[in-house]
Amino acid sequence: MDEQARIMQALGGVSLAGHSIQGGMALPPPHGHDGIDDGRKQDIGDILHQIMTITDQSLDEAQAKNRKHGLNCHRMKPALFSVLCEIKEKTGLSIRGAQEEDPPDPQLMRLDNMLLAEGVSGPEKGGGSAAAAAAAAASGGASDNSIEHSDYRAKLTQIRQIYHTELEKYEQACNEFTTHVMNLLREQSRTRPISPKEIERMVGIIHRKFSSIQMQLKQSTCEAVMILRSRFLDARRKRRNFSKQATEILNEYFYSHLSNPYPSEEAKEELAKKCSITVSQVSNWFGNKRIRYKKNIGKFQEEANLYAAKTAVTAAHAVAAAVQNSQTNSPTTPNSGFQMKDEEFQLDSAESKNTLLTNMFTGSSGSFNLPNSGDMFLSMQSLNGDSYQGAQVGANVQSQVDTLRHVISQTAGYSEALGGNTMYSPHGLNANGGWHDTTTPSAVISPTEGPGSVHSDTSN
DNA sequence: CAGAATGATTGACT
DNA sequence: AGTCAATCATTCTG
Repeated sequence: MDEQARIMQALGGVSLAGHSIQGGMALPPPHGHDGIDDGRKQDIGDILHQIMTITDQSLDEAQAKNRKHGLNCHRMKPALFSVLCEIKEKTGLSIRGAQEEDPPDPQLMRLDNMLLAEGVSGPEKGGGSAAAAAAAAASGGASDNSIEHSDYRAKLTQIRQIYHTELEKYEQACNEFTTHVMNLLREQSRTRPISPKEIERMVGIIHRKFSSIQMQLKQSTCEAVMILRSRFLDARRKRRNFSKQATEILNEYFYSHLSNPYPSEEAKEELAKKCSITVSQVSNWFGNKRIRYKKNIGKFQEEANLYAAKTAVTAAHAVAAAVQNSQTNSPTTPNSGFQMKDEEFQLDSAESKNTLLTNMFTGSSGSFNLPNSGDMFLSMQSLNGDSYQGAQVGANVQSQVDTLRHVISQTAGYSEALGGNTMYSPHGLNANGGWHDTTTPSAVISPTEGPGSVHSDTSN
């Protein structure tokens, strides 16, 4: 069956204002009255044939206009037009009204949000996206990862450009196609009934189709960004050792707070700032350091000595300076206070400080004997709690005292005995190897240290 | 290039 | 939430 016949059959059986077009041309008429009907059928057959072939011809034939005009002026055209109107009314239109615009696709919204968050869509951010900032934070070094940072930004910009170019292309293609279809439909509306609503609907279909293509673009862009991110932000993959300076600062803190190497949040922040790394990197470093130190104290002994000696020198200077300061300044100056909460343990005067220092170095104090040099320190800590007043000097002295204590123990008896049997044992470390557990006091724990007197360097 | 060192991650624990 | 311990992955070093 040819195309035209099929159309005719499709039209078959539809009543038309009392007429009945049945069976099309290929089918014999149901009733015998051929005479007049034959002429009409021939006409309809002609016009349908022309309609069916007009699209093929119109593209390459010069006289297309004439033919179209001829078609439009065909004497049977109004009849056919009304038939089509009736058919439409009875079939398609009722269905079409049902479907309205669908709600926004959550998947699309997700993609849009993500692209916006990554800085791919939306306004261009001057200093790079939030992701880039996160990259900087994650990989720590402010200076040493700037290359990767810019590399990341460059790649992201590249993705962004590709995305926008493609998106523009899609939009352009969509618009062109929509215009084309609309023109086509408008033209066709002269031969068949096409309501504006239908055109609108068709446009909607086209837009949906294109937006699904857009979604694919968005999806692949998201994937590209994710891959880029994972490649650049996976700190493990892009691990960089901290700068020597940073390691030095961290080690200095660690060994000068060996009794309680748990920096407070503020201390961590300060260390992070000093080392140009993040707070979490500081935490990581201390976590690793504590574990590794504890696991193999012997191995770290040399390092500990080095830093202790180093800090001791600065400590001595600092304390001397503080002493000088307290002598020249009014005793009521807040910074000069080295006050313990415990009334009986006030070391507010320069004399006290000097005595303390002297005692520490000579080990001549009654309660401060060298082999147990940790005792006094721990006692001080337990008494002092976190009640230092005049944070600056107090904090300095606190850590310096810690270091000094180390040096004292070194000079007093530290030999080549590495491997856990050293004179200088990490006073904070208990029998279990923990810094925190005070329930099983080791030999260095002073009898004066009360229960629950957890060392609190965190007051720094 | 192997092994050590080191920064980060993960899961369990408190 | 902070820590420990084990582990991974990368970088450094001899």
